[in-house]
Amino acid sequence: MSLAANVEPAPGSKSERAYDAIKAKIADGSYGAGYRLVLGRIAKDLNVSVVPVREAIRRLEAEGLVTFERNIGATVAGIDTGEYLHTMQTLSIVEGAATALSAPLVSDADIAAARRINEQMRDCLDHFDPVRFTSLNLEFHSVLFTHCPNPHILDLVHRGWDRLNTIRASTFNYVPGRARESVAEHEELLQLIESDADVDTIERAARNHRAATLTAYLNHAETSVEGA
Amino acid sequence: MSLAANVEPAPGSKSERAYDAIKAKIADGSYGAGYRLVLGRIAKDLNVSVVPVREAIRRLEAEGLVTFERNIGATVAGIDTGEYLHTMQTLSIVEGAATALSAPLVSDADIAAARRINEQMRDCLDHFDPVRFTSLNLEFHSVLFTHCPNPHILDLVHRGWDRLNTIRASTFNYVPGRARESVAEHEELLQLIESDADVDTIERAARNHRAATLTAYLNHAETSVEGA
DNA sequence: ATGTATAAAATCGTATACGATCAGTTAACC
DNA sequence: GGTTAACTGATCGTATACGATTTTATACAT
Repeated sequence: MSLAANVEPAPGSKSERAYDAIKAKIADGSYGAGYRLVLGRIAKDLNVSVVPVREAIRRLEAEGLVTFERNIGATVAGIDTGEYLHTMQTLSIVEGAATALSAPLVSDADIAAARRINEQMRDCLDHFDPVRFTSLNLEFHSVLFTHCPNPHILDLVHRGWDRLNTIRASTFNYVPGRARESVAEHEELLQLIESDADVDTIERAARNHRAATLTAYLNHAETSVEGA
Repeated sequence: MSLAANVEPAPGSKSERAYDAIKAKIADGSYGAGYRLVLGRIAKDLNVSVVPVREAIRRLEAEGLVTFERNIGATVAGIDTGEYLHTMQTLSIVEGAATALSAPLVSDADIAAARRINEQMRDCLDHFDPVRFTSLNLEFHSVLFTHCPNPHILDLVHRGWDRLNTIRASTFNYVPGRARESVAEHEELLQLIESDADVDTIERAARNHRAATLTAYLNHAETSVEGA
């Protein structure tokens, strides 16, 4: 056993670090839509060579966060309202399926935990803490996901959340008016699962829950931001 | 304009060629489950350096076709019955959604084309041509997909088909008993779309269509192959 | 014989280097 | 003056090289 273990937090590979760093910059808006990702430049910024940076960018391309052209390079993909709609719609479908598949495996303890999280979310409404609210929202749904017996669907859900968090932070804003309804719908969803409702009902409820969030965002975007 | 253009069929990047080559070998069984993908060896086989091979393998890892461990290497992922079930179930969900979303945009000409393809599939039953049948099957569904307004969902469907074709070819076999039912269900699906049935009905029909195929495969596997 | 420590081989991860390709610019030509 | 051709700079794509890490083989002690 090495004595010097864990002095580095979690270096991982340099490709991994590059991937995280670039994605973070896309998420926080440092690299906005259309930003040109130049291998050499990023490599210098991160003090690594171009090889791991290239690998990171190819991964981001596969996730649709950047567009890539041979011998041209990568640019941060622009996220317009339509793109946002497509992402949310996709997430609503896979999330609905994941929730329905998980429902039979959710225990009473899980329900209790989810309900506790939802109460904390309710608190966030009073103290106006949208950051914590968003974080708790993921936690809440995660409780319902973790028992999904299909790893592929679970993976799609995670990718969807990740993508949402990345693109939303750089373009869309929090919609306070929607949050209270969301908490209420969470409670309805828990009651459905508690009462062993059939999977179709649960799937529809979960899907509509997200679809309603989508609609709220779109209405908000239309009346305030107008475009990307 | 260059006179020497197109002497190479479609070189693309070497990473691309490596990716295609490795995936083909996984699909045809040359690289069976558990096969160790050694960078240097593959690079030598393909007459390229290790860098593009590494990139190809990382892409395959992202698609779940190989498992990868730091400083260890990549091995072809084993596909057991459960894995196959998960892939098919995921495909049934995204395909159902894609079909439902596309339905309102499918024209009479599309219906006619699909029906023509389905007739050819019926012919394949008589002449016993499973290879062509499988190919036509993809064509049939593609007609229903192409109008899907959500590119993300469409992408998931394509990935699902691709994955299915890759893993099934190397482990699972054609199930003749199922084919005739499949053709009949295609006709039912077309009639639903023709009659402008509501999207939920279409989604359910499309999903069940695939689920039935899944069940048939599993029964077949249980009674004949017994495991992977 | 078994377990452990050391040495060797194999393989991965990344830095560096260089050729290939493309966009933008300048110069030549009509 | 407008069009085309060659040039330049920037950037990507990949080969090669080397260090880091893991696995395997070997020797030794118990």
